[in-house]
Amino acid sequence: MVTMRDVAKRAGVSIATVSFVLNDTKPVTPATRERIELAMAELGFRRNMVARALASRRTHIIAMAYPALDHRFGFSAAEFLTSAAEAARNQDYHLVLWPVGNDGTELTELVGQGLVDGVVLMEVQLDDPRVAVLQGTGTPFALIGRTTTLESLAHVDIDFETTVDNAVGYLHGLGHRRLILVSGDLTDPRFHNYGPYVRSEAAYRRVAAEYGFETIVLQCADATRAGQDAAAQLVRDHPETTAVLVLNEYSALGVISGLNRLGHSVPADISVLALLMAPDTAAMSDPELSMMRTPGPELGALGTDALIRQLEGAAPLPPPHLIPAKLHIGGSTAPPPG
Amino acid sequence: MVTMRDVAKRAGVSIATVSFVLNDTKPVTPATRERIELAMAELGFRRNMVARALASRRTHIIAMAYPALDHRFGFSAAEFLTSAAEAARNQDYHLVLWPVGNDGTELTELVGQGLVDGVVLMEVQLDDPRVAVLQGTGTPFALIGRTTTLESLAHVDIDFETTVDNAVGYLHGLGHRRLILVSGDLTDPRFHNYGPYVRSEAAYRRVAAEYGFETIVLQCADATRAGQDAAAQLVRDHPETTAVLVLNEYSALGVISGLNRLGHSVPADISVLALLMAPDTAAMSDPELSMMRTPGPELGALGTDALIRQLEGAAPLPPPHLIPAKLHIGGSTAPPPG
DNA sequence: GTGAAAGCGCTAACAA
DNA sequence: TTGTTAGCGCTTTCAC
Repeated sequence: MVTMRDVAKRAGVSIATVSFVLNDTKPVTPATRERIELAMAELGFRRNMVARALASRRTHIIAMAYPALDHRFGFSAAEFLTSAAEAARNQDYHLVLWPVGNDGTELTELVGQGLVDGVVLMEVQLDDPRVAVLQGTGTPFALIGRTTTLESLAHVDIDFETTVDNAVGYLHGLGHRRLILVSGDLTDPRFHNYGPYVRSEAAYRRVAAEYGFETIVLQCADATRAGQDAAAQLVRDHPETTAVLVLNEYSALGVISGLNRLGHSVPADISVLALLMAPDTAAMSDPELSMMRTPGPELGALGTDALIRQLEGAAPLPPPHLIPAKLHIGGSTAPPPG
Repeated sequence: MVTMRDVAKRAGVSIATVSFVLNDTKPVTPATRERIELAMAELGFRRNMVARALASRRTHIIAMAYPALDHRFGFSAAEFLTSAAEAARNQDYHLVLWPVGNDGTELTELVGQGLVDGVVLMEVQLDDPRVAVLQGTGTPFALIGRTTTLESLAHVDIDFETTVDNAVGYLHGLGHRRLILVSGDLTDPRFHNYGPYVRSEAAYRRVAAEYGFETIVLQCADATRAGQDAAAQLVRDHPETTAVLVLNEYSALGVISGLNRLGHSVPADISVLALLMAPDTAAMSDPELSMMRTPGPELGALGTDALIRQLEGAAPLPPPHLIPAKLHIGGSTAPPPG
């Protein structure tokens, strides 16, 4: 293994000077800098991150803690991860997906071991216990999502208000007046107080009231089968509906196939609009779903930036911290029949 | 921060003794061990993994290097990851998903920094450049998948021969005689020499010949849209087909919806069997797909074990290293019409 | 069975 | 601008 000592010797300088050019922490004459860089290149030097971490007390590793047991890691999550990793890499950090349980104990363990400088938390619940864990241990973290009391917590999230506004506005513009929201299942303990469910449902109730629509909300687990059941219920109990907003990705697939199966043609008879969805998921349905596209790439990058700013003692991330999902018109929406 | 020194002082022993009980590397009197453990508990000691890594030259971190740019990280990959992480945790290792490009340069960087003890490689190509990188740097690694020359490389993989055997056998048992394989798209440079495509297609040709079936193979990208196109082509060019085997997960969804759209009822008119699939994906189609279930959980755990055995200098993983996908009968297969 | 002490490779005062 | 040096918290010989 080539160490800084080897580089220093070859360049005829002290090990400290090598450290200075490596970290750019002190001014160094262009000439010596060049000699050092040459020596590093010739020797194929790669700085040992473990030693650096021990000495500087910064590992430059960020963990994206994903509650893999309770939340399925699908395409949306993959988008968050990829963009977050890229944002981290651009700032000399490693971002890794660290599979942890949701109970917070594994998280405690992880941060206690000093392996990570900070944590990006996904799938946050309004009263998420993991937040308390991280605060308790003094670990820097950023949220993708929000707790109820978000004062002073670094966070980014979807702008549910604007998203729902635009979604309903779009359907209204097409001529729809009888809508229904297929929301998430808040009775499921894993999603108890899950932010996106609570916030988008609240937003929908507000917006529907503003438009003077009757407010109908079904709860539905995030599964294709559950979506099919919701479709059946919808057809049975609310046959006058002309457009459906679906919150969960996989429910949305089920709503489409459920409607198809019941002989309701989408979008001719009824429109379906996904409220939060990744393009890969939308492409799986037939017809391809119209969607409010989850701003995963933006949020992953912003969340990471917010955390790194903390780590570096920089100014907090400037607004906006809330990013709306943008409308992508697919094949599942059209004007109402008649 | 509570260090071993603190624990040692409180227990009235030397720091070395603390290390011995922590790592179980030397015999220690039950009495002193107990004193030490008590002290650790009282102080809330957590050993600093970074210091341990520097001193022992082992980070106890395993990277699952996933080529996120070229291969989409879907439900199957998530299964591998989750089971691998669990297997690692059971043996005092951390397994993390480390997003890297596929060109091998990022991988070189990663292992050069000494942050990981070893690498689990997924989505291996028959002539994968990353293998050379890891061999060049002397990094221990295990493959989930196989290169062409797998001598001496630690690996686990799907048993494509058995999988295809059983898949075709099942369809044959239902009475099907006119099959078609919708394979992957080997002309796509990202999947050039991608093991699963090559091996399952070869297996299929062998098995079809054994049954005396005409061998028809379509190539199809791993996307729902492409699967729909394949369905159209199939209906047009091979209308006598009564059963379709589909290799790619997302193609399979498209084949189903494509057939539905063309007025061919699945499974009444034609059966569809997914050759490699995760349950979550199968549940997304209507009808729910019959599948050969990818042994993701088994392979993730086995691959991790194989690597850890190397790291610990233990005996290599005993066979079997090839695990077949198991048949799960869903709603997309039935006897042929007539 | 336990302790003393020399590192692991690097960072960051402090000196020069 | 550059060098000296004391750690970072732990592992691991080598004595006792």
